[in-house]
Amino acid sequence: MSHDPPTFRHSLNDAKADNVLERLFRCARLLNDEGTRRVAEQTDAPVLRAAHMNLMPHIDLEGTRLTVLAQRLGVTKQAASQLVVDLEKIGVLQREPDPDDGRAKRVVFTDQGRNGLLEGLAILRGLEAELRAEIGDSDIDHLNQVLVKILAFING
Amino acid sequence: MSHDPPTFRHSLNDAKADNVLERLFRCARLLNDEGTRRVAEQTDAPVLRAAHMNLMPHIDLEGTRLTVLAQRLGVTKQAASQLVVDLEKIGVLQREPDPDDGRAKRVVFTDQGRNGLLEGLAILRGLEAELRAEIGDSDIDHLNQVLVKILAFING
DNA sequence: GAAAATAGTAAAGCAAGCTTGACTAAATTT
DNA sequence: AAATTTAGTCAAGCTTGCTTTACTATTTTC
Repeated sequence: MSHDPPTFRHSLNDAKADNVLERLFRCARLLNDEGTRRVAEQTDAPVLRAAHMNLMPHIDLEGTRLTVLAQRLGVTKQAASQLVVDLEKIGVLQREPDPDDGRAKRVVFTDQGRNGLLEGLAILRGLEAELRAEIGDSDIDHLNQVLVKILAFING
Repeated sequence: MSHDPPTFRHSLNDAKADNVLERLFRCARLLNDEGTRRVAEQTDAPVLRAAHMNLMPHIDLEGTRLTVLAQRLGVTKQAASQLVVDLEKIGVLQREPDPDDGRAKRVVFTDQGRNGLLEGLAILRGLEAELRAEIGDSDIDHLNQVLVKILAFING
């Protein structure tokens, strides 16, 4: 299994969260479900699983060494390598030699991979647009501001 | 692996989400991490993994049949059963005969299990209290209202 | 009351997502 | 230039979280 940490989306019955955090978790989960559903629907992107998706945000634009990826993911080089191999096979990533170090390689997005990612983000923005149309700009903007504050608190 | 659906928390670099949904996902994830960290710290609860946690919110107060649990989880009875066995072993759940059907059993929380869950929720409320102290009641209340609207939209 | 459906259990198997251990090649240290 | 460290690969093995197949014990249907 993926050794995921436990997730805390519990009231005694899931359906009606009754405090802010549960509601936040539930909301994020449902929107994420909807987003990934749409991505899966539009792009007939194949075998991308959670582990692969988790890898991608750790790849910098200039490319990132495998060892660094592994560190960022908190797994061994071998584990990270396997994911990169998968993504390489379907043309999302490629490895190129690191000009600064003959032992090392840089993992970078292919154009196709980057475009796929941007497409996914566009779908996400589409979902946001629907939300704005339904809920109203002012509420969404306010939500955004509060989230910024919360993130600042968590990181600070 | 756990066959988790992919998760969509991507900008090209994870650290700075730049739209509401990404921010929402990131926020939920970080708060969930912190919540589970605290739960793990306080209660020396043992081997509870994500699969077990996911099971719990589907158990009704009157008890729930295994088949129903399996349906709600979208897995086979055997898969659900294994989780229940685990939770039974550590005293969180128990099976009792279903009075209405001699074949069936009802999966219910033990007192210990229910208390543990309530304790977890209390920790979550503690985290919310900290957030309120830091961010301010009005923002958190507003956040809550917007989340309610969003959930209504998703479900409606 | 015999036949079919349903609730649950038991056991084996499989893929995902890791790990550990053993290795090569290039870089760094001494 | 020899010794050590570092970047990455290869292969085998483990646990988790499922599945499929096979079974027993009740209940429902006819």
